[in-house]
Amino acid sequence: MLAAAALNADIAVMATRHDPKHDHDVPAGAALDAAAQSALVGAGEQWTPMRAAVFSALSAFDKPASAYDVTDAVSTAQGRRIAANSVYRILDLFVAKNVAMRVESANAYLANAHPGCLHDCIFLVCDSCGGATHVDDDQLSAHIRATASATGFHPEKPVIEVRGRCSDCA
Amino acid sequence: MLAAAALNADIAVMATRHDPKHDHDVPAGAALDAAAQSALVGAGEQWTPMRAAVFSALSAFDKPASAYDVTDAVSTAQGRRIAANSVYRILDLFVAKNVAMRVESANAYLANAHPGCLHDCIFLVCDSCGGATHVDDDQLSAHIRATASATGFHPEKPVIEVRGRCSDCA
DNA sequence: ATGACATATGAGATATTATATCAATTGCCG
DNA sequence: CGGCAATTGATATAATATCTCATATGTCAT
Repeated sequence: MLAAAALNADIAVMATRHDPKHDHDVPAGAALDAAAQSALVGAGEQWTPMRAAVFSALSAFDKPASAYDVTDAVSTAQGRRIAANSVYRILDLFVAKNVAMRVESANAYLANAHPGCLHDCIFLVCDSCGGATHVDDDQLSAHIRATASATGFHPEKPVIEVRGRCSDCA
Repeated sequence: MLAAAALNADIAVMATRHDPKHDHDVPAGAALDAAAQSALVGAGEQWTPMRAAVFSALSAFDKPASAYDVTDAVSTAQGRRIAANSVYRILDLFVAKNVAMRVESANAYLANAHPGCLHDCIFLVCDSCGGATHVDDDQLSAHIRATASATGFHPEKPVIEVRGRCSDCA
């Protein structure tokens, strides 16, 4: 089962969306793989067949996928059983290098459509279909960091997610 | 082990803190239990010995505690093994009734020091000591809800957490 | 090319977090 | 006190995540 897609997971095609000020072209398929590859290699990491397979499987999902969802997808694609821990390692690496993102409140992962650019991102997670919309609002995240800093806290990574219902499931 | 307190969990006394505009007295111990009880009863729920024990155990932690941490604490307090699922049920109820809060990025729970009042709360979670500071900023959370609504999404429950280092661990 | 070394992956076990099912008990209220 | 609803217990199992150590692969200097 798709993680977090607890309920009627049928009506779920939610494109990753960015705010209006922030519109470059959204690469998909091979182009997205290439973008991810160049981001990883640029960060001094290897782009191995396994990593390519994991990224490709992850980016084929149209909603956040659990590590085990990805494991199953890669296993199917390769015709052999892949170990979950390998997938976890790779997903962790992807998240660290900003090639994928983790939706904390869903224990799930999403491919990053813009591996190049760096934001504190906001996810709108639908409790009905399990889809997630990605929004950036640098002003908002700056405010959150500032609020945290004002207390003497040193913010590293804001987790900003909104649970609710998407417009299709409303 | 205390969940999410992966590292040096020694220096960890972080009082739950609220924003300056929002300072009533923070009940503790028996007074907090009573506040929780009246909140639950006010919501039409029972205040059973088991629920009292779970709340008491939860509020004794000075940092977010996992459901199993709470289970262990209650088990010790009662001198008998308590089932984890009972604790989960009660914690879920507490969260639903705003008597406790869940820190999503830590899979852990905190007693709510102000069961009466309702906010979209913000947690500052220290990756070093595992402590969490609770902050409210209604203006900020309103902004987040507005941002979500602007895309056609129907926000139910914002999850706003900041991972980083607290001032003690900096 | 090839060997050496660092990095990555596989295999398997295990830990941690969470839910499902159904029976037994307890609390509430007439 | 009896009956019913709500709660808790017991047990199993699912879902998520990490650890260890062996094997394999990629990189780079020769």
